[in-house]
Amino acid sequence: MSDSSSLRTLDNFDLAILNILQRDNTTPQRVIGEAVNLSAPAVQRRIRRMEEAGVIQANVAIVDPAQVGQAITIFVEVEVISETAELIDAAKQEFAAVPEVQQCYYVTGEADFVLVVVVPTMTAYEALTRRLFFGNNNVKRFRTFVAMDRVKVGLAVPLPGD
Amino acid sequence: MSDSSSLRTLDNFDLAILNILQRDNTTPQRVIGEAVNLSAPAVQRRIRRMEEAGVIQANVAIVDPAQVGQAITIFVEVEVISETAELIDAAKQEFAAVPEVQQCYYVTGEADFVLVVVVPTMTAYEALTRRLFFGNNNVKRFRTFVAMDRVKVGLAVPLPGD
DNA sequence: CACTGAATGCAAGATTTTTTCGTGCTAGAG
DNA sequence: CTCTAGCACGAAAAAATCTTGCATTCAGTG
Repeated sequence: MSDSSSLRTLDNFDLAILNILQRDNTTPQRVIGEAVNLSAPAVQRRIRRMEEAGVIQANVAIVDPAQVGQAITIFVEVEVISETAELIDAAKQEFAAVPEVQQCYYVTGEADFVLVVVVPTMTAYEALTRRLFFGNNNVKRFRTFVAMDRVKVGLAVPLPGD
Repeated sequence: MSDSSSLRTLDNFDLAILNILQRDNTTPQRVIGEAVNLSAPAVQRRIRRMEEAGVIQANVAIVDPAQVGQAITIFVEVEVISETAELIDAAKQEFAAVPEVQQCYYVTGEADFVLVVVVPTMTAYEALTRRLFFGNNNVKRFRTFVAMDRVKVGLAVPLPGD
């Protein structure tokens, strides 16, 4: 899947382009070119290369959950009982496969997983916990944090020049 | 900026379009049209309406942090001392303004804020904690979870039809 | 000093996005 | 019941963007 052939180091042009695209990827290449002092085709080629190299992982529209009836965002810290490689991998796959699980990280510290869950109602969340946590006998404990305000949401990576 | 005039309810066409766009917003309108049985201009108009209504909040490229030297993702639970409206708002603004803070949620439960932080090194994180937490005398306590694996990352909202 | 590989800009060609225009449907008024 | 206004649609044209081909430049190498 991930192509390692074109692993060239990113220069300042690439970083400047990324910085624009991770804020608005509908920006025309011509405009990007003017901003970074390159021609549109040069910008194009760099973008395509970064996509192939996996530097750009996806191009997506960000949807407001509240406006599509998925109003509740919840954080969950999950602690497992046994941390063997097999069980951890199984948990990863299980969590990742659930659409309501928007993000899933395997972490160190007082928990093993942190999940970001998006659901329409608390009832739906309760059902999800039954399925995902109570139904998994390797889950020792989980703690829930309900988001009252999505203060800042995004996946933008801090890049040199902020 | 945000126009509240066109707050029409989303129909199944809109949801289908969103479902495509939140996975790949480079999909041509013509292709989307074929998928949902609509002409390209009809798709176009619906997209624009949803952008104006804020249903589509942004169009962005997702960048792999590791490939731009920002290899470490960290979760932080922050607990504050005083929870007055003013202090909470101040904290929101402060956290949101920091580029390294990729996401920030104000939550209920055993913590008040949950942050997702992206930094190049643990040293940088340590410096950030000094500035953001130790330097803020309304912060009672914070707990750090370092991500070992970004199992699932995204902002896709579960929509009818998954 | 010549050669190779990589990246560039320009210009042409292909594709997509956007606008224009005419039609059909539906709801409300006369 | 008929008429009209409002809306969304599709088809086609127009505008803009993306993509490709090609010649040139530059750095590194034999």
